[in-house]
This record gives sequence, C-alpha cells and structure tokens, in this order.
Amino acid sequence: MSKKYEYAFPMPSVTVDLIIFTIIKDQLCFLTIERKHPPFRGHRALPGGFLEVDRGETLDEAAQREAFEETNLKDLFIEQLYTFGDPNRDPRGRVITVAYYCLVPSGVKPVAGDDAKNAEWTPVYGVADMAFDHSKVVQVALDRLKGKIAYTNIAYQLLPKRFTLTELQNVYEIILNETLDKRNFRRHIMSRGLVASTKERRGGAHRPAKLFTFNQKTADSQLACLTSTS
Amino acid sequence: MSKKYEYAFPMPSVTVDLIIFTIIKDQLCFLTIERKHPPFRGHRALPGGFLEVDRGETLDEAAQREAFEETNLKDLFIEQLYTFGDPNRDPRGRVITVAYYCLVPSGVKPVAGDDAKNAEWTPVYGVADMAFDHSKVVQVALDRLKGKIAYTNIAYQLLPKRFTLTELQNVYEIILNETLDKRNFRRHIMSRGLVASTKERRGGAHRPAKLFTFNQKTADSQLACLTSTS
DNA sequence: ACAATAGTGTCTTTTAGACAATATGAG
DNA sequence: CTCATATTGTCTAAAAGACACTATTGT
Repeated sequence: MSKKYEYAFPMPSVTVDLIIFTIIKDQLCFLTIERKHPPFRGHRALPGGFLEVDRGETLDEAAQREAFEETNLKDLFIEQLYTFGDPNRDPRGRVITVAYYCLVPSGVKPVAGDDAKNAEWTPVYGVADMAFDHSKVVQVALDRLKGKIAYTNIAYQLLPKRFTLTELQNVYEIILNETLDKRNFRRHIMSRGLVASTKERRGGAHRPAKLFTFNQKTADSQLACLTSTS
Repeated sequence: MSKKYEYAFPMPSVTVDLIIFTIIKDQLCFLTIERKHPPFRGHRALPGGFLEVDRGETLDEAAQREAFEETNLKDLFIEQLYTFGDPNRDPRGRVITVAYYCLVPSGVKPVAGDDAKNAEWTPVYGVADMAFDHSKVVQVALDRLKGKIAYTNIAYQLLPKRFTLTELQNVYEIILNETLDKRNFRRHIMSRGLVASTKERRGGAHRPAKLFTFNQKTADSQLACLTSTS
C-alpha cells in the first residue's frame, strides 16, 4: 500500500474511543478488548478506531459505528465525553482521540471474539494496566456518569423497557457506589414524573413488583435543558 | 513549500478554537476576529489555529497558546468544551476542532489589530452570521457557562482579585440573564465559604463596599469534585 | 404460617424563595 | 442632611434526609 496522501505539515490521527457501560450481576462494567499487537500487547484497551474521513462520517456517526461493531445494536445512547490528545499517549505517533460513552441494557453480548479482539465486559472498579491512557479515560467517563445520573435520566438506558423501581434503584446504587433509602428514592423518582407505571407486574419468588416504563414525554422536556454537554 | 508528509489515508486537520469570555459594560462578550480571506471572508470567527504537532504540544497547551496570542495573558482559566467535527463544517476540508472556553477579567484588551485579525469583543446575545459552525460553538459554550456557574466557582475568573459582592452578583446576573435577590444571593455565596472578606473597602460615590477575595483553600477542595469535566 | 420482597407515611433538617428596613459614607 | 449604595433578618415553601411498619405473593 503506497502512501498517497501528502500534507505540508505532520498530521495527527483522529480516533474515536468508546466506553460502553452496562450492568452485570450488580456490577458496573464496560467493554474492553485485548490487544494482540504492540504497543501494549496483552493489555486490555477500549474499543475504538480511526475516524473514516473518506466516508465523510461525523464524530457521532463514527462512535455509533464502533458501538455497532462491538454490540450489533443500532442507535445506542452515546454522548461525547472528552477529547484526549497528549503527545505521548500513543507511542506510534500523534493520536487525538475523541472519547464517547455509551450505555446499554444488561444482557448484551459483545460481538463474538473475532480472534483479533476478544471483547469482554470488565468491572469498572479495580481495572489497572490498561493500554494507552485508557485507565484515565475510563475514570473520566465514570465521573461523568456519576455526575449525570443525579440530574438526568440516563440511568434508564441501562435497563430494559420495563423495569421495577427496585431495579432502577439498583442502577443508581451501583453507579453511585452507595446505598439509598428506598422510600426517599421512590419519592424522588416519582416526583420527577419520568416513569409511568404499567399494569403489568414482574412475578419473582415473592410479591410481584409493578413494572414501570420510561415516560418519554416528560423526559424530552426535561432533557431539553440538560443535553448541553454540561 | 513542498508537501513532505505522506500518509496512507486522508487525514483530518485538528484545530483548537477558543471562546474567550469577558464582561464589558454589563454585557457578556467573547472575542471574535474578522476573516480576511475566504471562506467566510468578512465574517466574524472564533480565534483558533492548528494544533502544532511538530512542537509536541498538548491540546490544553495549544489552547493556552492561542489564548496568549489573543490576550497576552498567561495561565488563563481554560476548559475543554466540546469537539466539533462535522464533515462539512469547513469547506476547505476535514477539520476537527477541539473547542475550549476561557474566562478573563474585565478590562483585558485584545492583542492589537495585527491587520490580519482585527480582534474585538462581541456581545454574546445577537451574534449571527459567524463563520463555519462558530455560532453553534458559542451557543454550546454559553450553555455550559450558564450550567457551570450555578455549582462551581468559575464566576471568579471574570473578576479581579478583589471584588465586591455586588460585582459578583452582577456577574451571575449577566451570565444567567436574570436578576437575583440580593439577600438570598449573599447568603448563598457566604454559605459556600468560597469568598473571604478583606479589611479593604472600595470607595465609590457613596457607602464603600467591602472587598472580598476568592478563597483558594475551600475552592480547591470544592473543585476537586467538580473538575471532572462533568 | 412463613419467607421474602414490595410498598408506603411522618417528622426533621436543610435549602431556596419572597420580602423591606437600617447603616454608612461622600458630597 | 441628603443621596446612593451596602448590608442585614425573618417568615414561608420546597426538597432532602432519617426512620419502621404494613402488604402481597409463592411456597
């Protein structure tokens, strides 16, 4: 392959990296792949790839494309997180990466281990030794997630369409890493008007719990003042 | 100048753009330059420039460098805002811009009109017709500023080292674009412990007001949980 | 009936909002 | 003493926090 593109100045590469969060067995996890080649061979890394300039894709589209490649799911919740561009973050050259975080409901399986990748869900606590600056990227994503869950409705992205309030509370507790009072939590959620109760119930071993859905109408109006990437 | 740098794929350019806010005559303003060449000749644009890959500068350093070029001030408050990369945002080619916002105290003069630039402070309300996607960038910056002023101490960046509480309230009112109750505002600010009163007073036409300073100690601890770009 | 989870009510504390009179210093 | 701005206090309303018992279903 010959080098066909010429520039008067050295150009940085632009990649999009993804922190795909999900909840597995009461743990907040994110998707990692194993690097099969240097640098950082054998270390775990965030999924990501080059922005495909020749396709004319936007950054958001690149993030959605990568997310689809890993999960086979379209139109996932993604949001730009931060752009990392320290000169030494990649030993091969100057690489600017625009990081996005993504939330998927429990139960999603990573796209099968394409030999080259070996994708796995990894618990967020106690990850070390990631490739590049990815440990830092994950930390920033986690901070953002913690910050945003308090005043947005993104938690719903981690649950199926119908869920119980106990399940919702679990999501909050897992992300915030603290226990919440059941009564206060329910009052808080209900007063927001973001959930609507259905007539269905989830039968477990004991008293069945009401199933709720995310109330799109009120959510949209509330999100209007929240989506400003703040 | 020959094109010396070759790549196997088309590369995007990476620029850093700045929204430099200040307050002038009770108006929130930001720095614009006039474009002297196409595209968008004659339109106003945000100051910015290419990331200098050969110098090995970080994104933050590039932002500080640009800010210095425009204001002659070092170590200004800057924070990464968002990365814009739509394929058609610059008609000359694929340009990814990492936007930073920056806050400077009142009274700073833009670096003199270097012919090529003609820098000016422009009120944030009623800006239209900016070059590229810069109107959108400014809107995002303004939303972020409004969001952050409520729960961080960034407002102090817009004031001199010593300021009166009335001046501080003015900053809040100008940014939020609403009036605030004087007593409630003062209670709110004082309860945060972010300001320390000095023994000096500012003599105006009438009763002199106490001068306050930003209280770095408490600020640092409070900032610790706020600087996570959330 | 019992085990296990779902669901609810009240008091207290804190924070935010509305509101107007007094204090001080320059001229 | 007058003008202009600085400064302060209280009542009310809303939100957050602490806390424990009853309800429902499967087994």
